Amino acid sequence: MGVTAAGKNEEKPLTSTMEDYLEVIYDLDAEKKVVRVKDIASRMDVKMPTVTSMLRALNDRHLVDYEKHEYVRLTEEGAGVGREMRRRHGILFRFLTDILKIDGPTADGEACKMEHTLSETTLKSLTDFMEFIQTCPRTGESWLNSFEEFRKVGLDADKCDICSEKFPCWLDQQKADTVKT
Amino acid sequence: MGVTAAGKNEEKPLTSTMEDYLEVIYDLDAEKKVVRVKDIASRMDVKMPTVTSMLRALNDRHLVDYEKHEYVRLTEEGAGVGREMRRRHGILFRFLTDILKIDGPTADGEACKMEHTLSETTLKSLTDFMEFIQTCPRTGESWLNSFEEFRKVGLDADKCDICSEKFPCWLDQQKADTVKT
DNA sequence: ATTTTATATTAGGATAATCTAATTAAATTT
DNA sequence: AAATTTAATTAGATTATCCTAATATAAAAT
Repeated sequence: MGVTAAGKNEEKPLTSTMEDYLEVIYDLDAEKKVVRVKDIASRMDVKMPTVTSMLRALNDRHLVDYEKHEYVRLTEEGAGVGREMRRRHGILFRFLTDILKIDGPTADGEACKMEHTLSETTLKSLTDFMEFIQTCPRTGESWLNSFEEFRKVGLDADKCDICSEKFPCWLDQQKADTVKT
Repeated sequence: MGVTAAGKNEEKPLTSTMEDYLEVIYDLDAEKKVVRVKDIASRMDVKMPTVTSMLRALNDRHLVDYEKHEYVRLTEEGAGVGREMRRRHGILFRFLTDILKIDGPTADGEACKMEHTLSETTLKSLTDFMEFIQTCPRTGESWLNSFEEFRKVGLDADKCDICSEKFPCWLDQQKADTVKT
């Protein structure tokens, strides 16, 4: 007791909206020379007054240094949050595009929403899974490509180039099994 | 003009909180004889007055039939939403547990959050992907099990039972390539 | 150095979802 | 049937996020 929420930082968890703003600011900071209210507003798809009040809130929590009419700068902590959101976004985006073969813009939108809700555990699992697919000799690029084919026509082992070329031995065994059954 | 939002149903999209309530009510309806405020509150982890006001809102939108002090019943439309949420939840839960090997309770929580944010497109893609893994001769159960091993020790082709047993021909070729490079 | 334009801030409200405390209604017990 | 317990509702606030309209400041153009 007493330690819980004295004068320290991060008393309450950030809202996901706040995380969104920090991510956007983090991105703008990397892209542009200065970060301005107008640009945050357009990225977040909100009006400028909304940004102003959010900046005040973020300033109170020491996530940005903000004084009115001056450019916005992230604090160490704020930048940390922004970077973390970027990282998560990246993982999810790659999963959606590289694995699930979702188109870029759609994937970007979905990643935005998921990046707040997924736990570190799940994210780690997803990362491992992607690495596994890329590392395991049974899958990798070729297998992933055949997924696209699968989505169009359904899986037909006889027509699966990759399988019949690279795994003739096993495929033959499969066929035998199928016939037996 | 005029057609847009006259006296018809679904003028505004439902909030994800509303979707959550409908899903919970849908579940309770299937589990219990009657659906009561108290149970909704406990499932949603909110207090009863919150439920009461939400029920009023859902009633106004014709998603539930609700009159005070009476049991709650879903309308056709409300049940549809609940069922849809269940369906999404199921897909995501299976992905998290069967594929990513996340533990049940965690998976359940994550699925709850994701079910609102993912588009139908992504969900479809995910379903296809799961089917692909289960159908493709190169993956399936055994491959999925080896993912768990991979998560613990990293991938070591020499130690990968499944690979070395079922794909000796190709694995050997891989090794040769590796040596060459 | 004025004027104009672009950018940002205040002021004041709205909505969605939640809470606590107090009250009422329904169900159960005695 | 009266008393008690459980369940549900009202009343009244709070927090987070957003808005519009009006105003102020800063930057650019004349």
